[in-house]
Amino acid sequence: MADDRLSLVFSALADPTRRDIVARLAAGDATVNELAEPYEVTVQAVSKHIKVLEDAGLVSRSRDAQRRPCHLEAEVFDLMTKWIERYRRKAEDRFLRLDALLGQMGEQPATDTQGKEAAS
Amino acid sequence: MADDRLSLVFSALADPTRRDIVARLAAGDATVNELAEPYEVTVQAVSKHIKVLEDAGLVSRSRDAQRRPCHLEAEVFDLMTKWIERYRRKAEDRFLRLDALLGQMGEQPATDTQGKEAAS
DNA sequence: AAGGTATTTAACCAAGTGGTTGAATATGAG
DNA sequence: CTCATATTCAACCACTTGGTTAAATACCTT
Repeated sequence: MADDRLSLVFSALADPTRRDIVARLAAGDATVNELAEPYEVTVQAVSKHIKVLEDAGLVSRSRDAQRRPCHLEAEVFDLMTKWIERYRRKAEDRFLRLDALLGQMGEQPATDTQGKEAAS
Repeated sequence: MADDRLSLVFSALADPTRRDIVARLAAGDATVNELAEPYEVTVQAVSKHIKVLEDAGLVSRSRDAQRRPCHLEAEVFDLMTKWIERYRRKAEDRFLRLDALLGQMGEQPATDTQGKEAAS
């Protein structure tokens, strides 16, 4: 239902096992078997996890004999960071403007404009 | 299955409708009905989406008569950014070291070390 | 008290997910 | 060719998810 890139990336990272795999790949490339070793689940399950990461563009793979080494694609992180920063900045700007507004109002009567800003 | 905070946050943002809601809340607080208006789904469905965002700590709510205004909690973004930056930095450092290594090797015979760096 | 608006809860359904086991494929080693 | 290793595919299962409709709750207005 959500097959756009950002959805795939967030969805992929919503699973702690997959985040752990990403964390380990950040330290260096690894094969499916190597990645599967620390977990109690079957290697097939880990293979599926890797496929999810691959579909999201977080991981790429090469061929080394029977092995399929996994490599972390760092650029995809930029996609997330960009999205996150965009709205965080908006929210913070709004917060700062509100803050300034409250500062202004401190020097005035301040009547019916309460209740909404009290939340922050 | 994944009830830690980061999983909840990533999972919440994996849905495009919920990301859209976050985007709109970044511009200002809004009620459930206001948020539901642009979509074709029922207001109950949107109410569920908001609950997911709330459980993830991305949204907080207050009370205004019958209304329950939603407010974007920007701090949670830091949690994500921290996680992302941590592993992106690791991956980039590793990439830079590889780059330096390849630079060194450029002054030497350079035999079987090709094919891996071509991807970047 | 009665009615209207805003929101949530409950029960249900189709589709998706993470796991399993068992069989298939791909490649290197004898 | 045969065997072992590495990985994937297929079928299945329990559970979750995003949606629905119908009913309940919360609060204001008259």
